[in-house]
Amino acid sequence: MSSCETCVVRNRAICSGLDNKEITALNSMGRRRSVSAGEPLIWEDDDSLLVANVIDGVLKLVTSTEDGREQIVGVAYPSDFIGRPFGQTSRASVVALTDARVCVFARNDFDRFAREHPELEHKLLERTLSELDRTRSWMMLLGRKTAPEKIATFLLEMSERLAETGCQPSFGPARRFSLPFSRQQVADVLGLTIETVSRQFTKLKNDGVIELPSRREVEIVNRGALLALAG
Amino acid sequence: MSSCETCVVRNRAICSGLDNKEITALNSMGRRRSVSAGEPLIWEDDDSLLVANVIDGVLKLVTSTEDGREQIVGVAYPSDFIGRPFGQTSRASVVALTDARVCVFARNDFDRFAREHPELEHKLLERTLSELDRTRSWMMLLGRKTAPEKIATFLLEMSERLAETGCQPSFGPARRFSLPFSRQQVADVLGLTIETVSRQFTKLKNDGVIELPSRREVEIVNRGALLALAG
DNA sequence: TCCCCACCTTGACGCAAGTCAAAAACGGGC
DNA sequence: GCCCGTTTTTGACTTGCGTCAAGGTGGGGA
Repeated sequence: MSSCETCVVRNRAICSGLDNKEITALNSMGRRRSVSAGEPLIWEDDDSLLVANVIDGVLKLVTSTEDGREQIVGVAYPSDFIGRPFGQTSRASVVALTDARVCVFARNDFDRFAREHPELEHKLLERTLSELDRTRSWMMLLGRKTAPEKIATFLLEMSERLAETGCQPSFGPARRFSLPFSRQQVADVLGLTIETVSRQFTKLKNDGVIELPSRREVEIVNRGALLALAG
Repeated sequence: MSSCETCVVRNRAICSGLDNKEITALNSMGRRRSVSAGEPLIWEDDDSLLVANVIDGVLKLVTSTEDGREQIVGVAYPSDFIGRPFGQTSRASVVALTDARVCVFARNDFDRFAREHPELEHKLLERTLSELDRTRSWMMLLGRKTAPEKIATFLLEMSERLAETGCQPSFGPARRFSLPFSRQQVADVLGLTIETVSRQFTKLKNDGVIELPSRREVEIVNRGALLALAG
């Protein structure tokens, strides 16, 4: 594992706030790992029992029914924490959407270290509370919003989330971005089918609300219209 | 505020693990409050900024759109923690479903106390992680399950959650229980309409899977069938 | 450069769940 | 025990989204 000192998420991930000695200790417990797009990091009901920080790339958290239906229940971006410390084994698989680099720890090691470092547990708590907030607003979307509302909300969220990681150091949401999702994956986030997603994208393009320069690229032409549609 | 020593959730809520001195300090910051069924404790985007422990009763966490659609995004039972410490104001209202008693704290006071007591923060972290797990499995339900699957899953979850609080000290899920939800509220939990909920209940009754002795009472006659339907 | 294959789009059609409307059943209060 | 308002159930009809089935299309590899 290369040194945390050069880590790009050192000051944003839960490791921020640890002093050099602590970072060294944590460093010695973990290791870096690369995951290619499409490759799983954790299987549903896995017993490999690991947790991780995302350094680079985007990963999906997904649950599936026996008959193959999938629902993406979370998306992890750089500096996000992955896995289920303390007790339970995670009920969701983690799969890389893009090529990604993560910093992984055995869950037991991490649990012990965390319990000895309240500052780290506090960071993890704040993160978990935020994730719970985000997840709850996604429940509203899944349970009560129509397909057009879902798509508009999704595009707005993407333009905000991807701006933080984006190349340009500009503030505010990105006007143009590259989706880390295929159409099927967008469907799995929104609780729709791929056909419905495709039709809604086409409709927004025809209405002049967005441009679709390529399969993965999106440009928001009329943000006001999207906001109105998102409800 | 009556003493924590007699509190029925003293050993289950996040206060468990605090010693007598700490409990006394926490005690002096909070106060007990009764909330009648239907009465709100926290408004959406509230600035009253409070957090609470549930002592008794059941409360719903709900978000709504401008045009009046509602989605219940969480349910709080005795010993559960309510509210959003550290920073953000909560995006959801909290409303009592049954008459309830809670132990409330000003958020600032609670935040300060929590940061000084890692054991309490740890308890809160474990609770928040569990709630996130539960919320994520509910996303799968909202996004990918059919109405019959949703109803079956809901009834099974109710029979487990309400068993813990139930009068009889029996173990395992309750065979018969009293729903803390109206039909409309069941619909708001499952992302359905009241009519669909009613029709599915009637169908399960006609199929001999459940009995409905009164509006709020449910008796599970054939748990196996429910498990199969839940998917 | 071109070919291939996975991914995406488009169209026709069906159905699960929503909507609208009215009747029925409950249960709290007198 | 009997009202009366509220909640629930039931029925008839509609519709948004899913399903099924053909085409397109773009980008990576030979």
